[in-house]
Amino acid sequence: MQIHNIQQILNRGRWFANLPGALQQSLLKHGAIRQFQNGQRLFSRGDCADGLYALLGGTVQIVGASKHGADDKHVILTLIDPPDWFGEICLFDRQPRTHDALADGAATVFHVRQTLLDQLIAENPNYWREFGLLLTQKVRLIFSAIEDAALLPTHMRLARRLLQMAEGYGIRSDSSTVSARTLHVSQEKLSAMLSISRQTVNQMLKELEHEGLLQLGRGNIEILDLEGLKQKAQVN
Amino acid sequence: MQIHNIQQILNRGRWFANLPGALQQSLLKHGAIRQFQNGQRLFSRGDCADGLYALLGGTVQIVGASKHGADDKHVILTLIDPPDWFGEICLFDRQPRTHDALADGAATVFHVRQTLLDQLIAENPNYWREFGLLLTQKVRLIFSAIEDAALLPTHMRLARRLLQMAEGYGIRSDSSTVSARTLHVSQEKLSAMLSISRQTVNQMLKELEHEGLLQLGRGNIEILDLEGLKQKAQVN
DNA sequence: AAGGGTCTGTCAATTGCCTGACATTTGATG
DNA sequence: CATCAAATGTCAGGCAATTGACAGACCCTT
Repeated sequence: MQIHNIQQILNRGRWFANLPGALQQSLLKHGAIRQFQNGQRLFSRGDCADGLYALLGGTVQIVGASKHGADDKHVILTLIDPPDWFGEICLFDRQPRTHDALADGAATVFHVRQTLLDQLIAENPNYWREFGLLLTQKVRLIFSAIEDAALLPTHMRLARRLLQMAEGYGIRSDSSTVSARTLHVSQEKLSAMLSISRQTVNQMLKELEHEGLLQLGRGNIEILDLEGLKQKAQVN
Repeated sequence: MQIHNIQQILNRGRWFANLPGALQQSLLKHGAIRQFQNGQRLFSRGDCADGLYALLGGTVQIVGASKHGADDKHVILTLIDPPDWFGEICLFDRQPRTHDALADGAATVFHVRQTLLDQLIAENPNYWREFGLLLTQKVRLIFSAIEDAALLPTHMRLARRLLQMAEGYGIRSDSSTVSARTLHVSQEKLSAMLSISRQTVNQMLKELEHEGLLQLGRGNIEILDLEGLKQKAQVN
């Protein structure tokens, strides 16, 4: 893949697009492209910090597994879509990674090593702030998810999550338009994201389908009526 | 209150204690003490960023209210105890505050204004990182709470929360010792923190009391058997 | 074309937690 | 001291969501 292609992809992300030009160029220059197979780990909970990642193609899931008792229980915190960046917490505190990152299907990743980031920041400490912005973007999303989980009925949480995914979690620079009308996610993954059983998710999706808001497929969900869905989610 | 008293309190916090001396001094010098009555707001969701806060005495609750429909529903994200700092998200992105901060009883607060922070950081941009560390500390706590909420049965979540509160959420510099054996929190607040009904919390606390782990009081909970509680929480 | 794995669709049975309702206790306040 | 508000303690009824189980649909591989 060409550098200017990478740049094009990354510039669709709000964070990267608003970075100082010099930092953009440095990241582009020092990053490396890496390919991952389905299910392959980019990193695991407890790993040492090894830098920042950006997704160029495919999907990556950020997973929190159960620590106590080796159940198959797990939460999917988010599915990462291009051109999102992730893995930034450890950049600041150099503590171990909090979650597993798994390729969900084939994934193309842009990786900037920790040592290179350290160099960049040493040259211009103001870059700390830019990486902080990446953090706060995530934190605000998380807070919103926490409140939803605590206060809203599950069917509304589902509707909201679908909307968020369609809108790329608000990380796109062209935030006005909805980028994806069909989401590539299995009902099982949705259930793991919302901490709801798969059966319940299925039932609620079916309801939304009967109302003509969605078109369910195998491993994908097409949004037919965005406004109707927003109403369900009580957004706007 | 004397400056050196303030310093003494703040130094019990891990974050402040590990700050560069110059930054410590600047914060101490430029901060102002403010008193708040029970229920008074330090700031509200949507407010403009007005700087950083540290709690010197009393308790502050960080509350997320329901945006949709003016129910009395709300989540308490955390209760802040001295000498914790809070309000740092907006420092980076200058976006509105995500939550309400209310004094829970009388509270003494140390407040550093945004403009002063801006000046400090302009002089030494490396300070960005220090404030980033404050952020990551919180983010890691939040992640842990999210996973607990998704994966663990409620009685275990309760036990964990009690432990965390007893240990000051790990923010103390003397992290080895448990600082408070008796927690000043009503069952109602606990329920709002865990998103569990008050009745359920009461029932579970009673169980723990019968097992001799706790001593329930009015508006407070005394921990009698810390190790037993840890076992319940499956910590260690 | 056959087979196996994965995802979807639907049951029925069970339960954990919530709602609502009420009595009781405690501390604060005039 | 009398009163009131706030917090705790307890119960029964109800329901939303889970669990478990299975059938069918679809896709990939051989």
